[in-house]
Amino acid sequence: MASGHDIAMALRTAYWAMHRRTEASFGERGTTADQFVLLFLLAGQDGITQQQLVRRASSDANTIRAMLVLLEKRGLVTRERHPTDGRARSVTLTRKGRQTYERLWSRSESVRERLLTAVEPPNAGGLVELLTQIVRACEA
Amino acid sequence: MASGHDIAMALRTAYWAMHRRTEASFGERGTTADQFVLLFLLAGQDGITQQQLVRRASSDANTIRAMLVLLEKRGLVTRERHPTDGRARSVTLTRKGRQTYERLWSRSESVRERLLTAVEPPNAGGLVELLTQIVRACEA
DNA sequence: CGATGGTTGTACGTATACGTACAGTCCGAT
DNA sequence: ATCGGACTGTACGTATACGTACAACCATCG
Repeated sequence: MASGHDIAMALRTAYWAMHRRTEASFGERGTTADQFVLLFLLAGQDGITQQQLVRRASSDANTIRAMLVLLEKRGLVTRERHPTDGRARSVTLTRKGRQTYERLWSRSESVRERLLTAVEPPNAGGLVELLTQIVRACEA
Repeated sequence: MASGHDIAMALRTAYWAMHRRTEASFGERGTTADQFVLLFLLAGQDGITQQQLVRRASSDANTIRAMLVLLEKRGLVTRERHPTDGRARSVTLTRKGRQTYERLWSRSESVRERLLTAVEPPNAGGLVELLTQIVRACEA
């Protein structure tokens, strides 16, 4: 019978296995799997604030800032003052950033396929649901 | 319908939610959730080599070494030359290390309960199985 | 033997996660 | 009108993940 500890260790192992496989799929060293998550979020909505990225990436304001600074240095994103809220910054993908995102999305397609076939597509919905329940339970 | 990308994001979010909740459960700042994994493995088997810890913690030799150095500085583990293999090091929990481990295990009990009840116990085995499949698929 | 290749651990650098402290800005209450 | 609290982002420090390079040691083969 699986215990809470078994779930914890399995979750940890699976996350890092996926993370390593994702970075390996990129082939190039420039962009990390975590940066890719930001590029994905930015590709879905331009002009988003750093705070929104923090929430959507389930990360931390300091971490997000540090990552954006690095991405900005490489010319993949711009961080401009927010038009109405003087405190906030509005983050946007540059053309180069979007190209990088699209290349990495394409290269990591095999990882998403691995994930899906590993769980057998009919189970995918159930797995996502269970993981979501875990998030709710941990944040409550 | 859940896609490979949905699985990836759910897995990432769930892992970090659990990680944060675990550190929060410890209450004290001294020991991290990742160090706790090492203490758990050492509590199960004394005199283990660093390489074995690398495999069982699904981590990296450099990371494990750095963590053990910190734990050794705090007097929680000892790292002695392996009796038969001159290359290896034999890592053992000190009495203080075992006490720390037991205290943290007790404090994190609520996290394991959260995980178990979040997925409803009958689903726990299936979840662990799916996560294990993901590991296999990513490492293949 | 001696050479070779694999294993264990070390050293150093970069990126991420996150805690604490702080400056600038916004907004509601008095 | 301005005061005070809340919010956004910044600065700095520590721990972890991991890549590359390297030293020490072991095992095997010729």
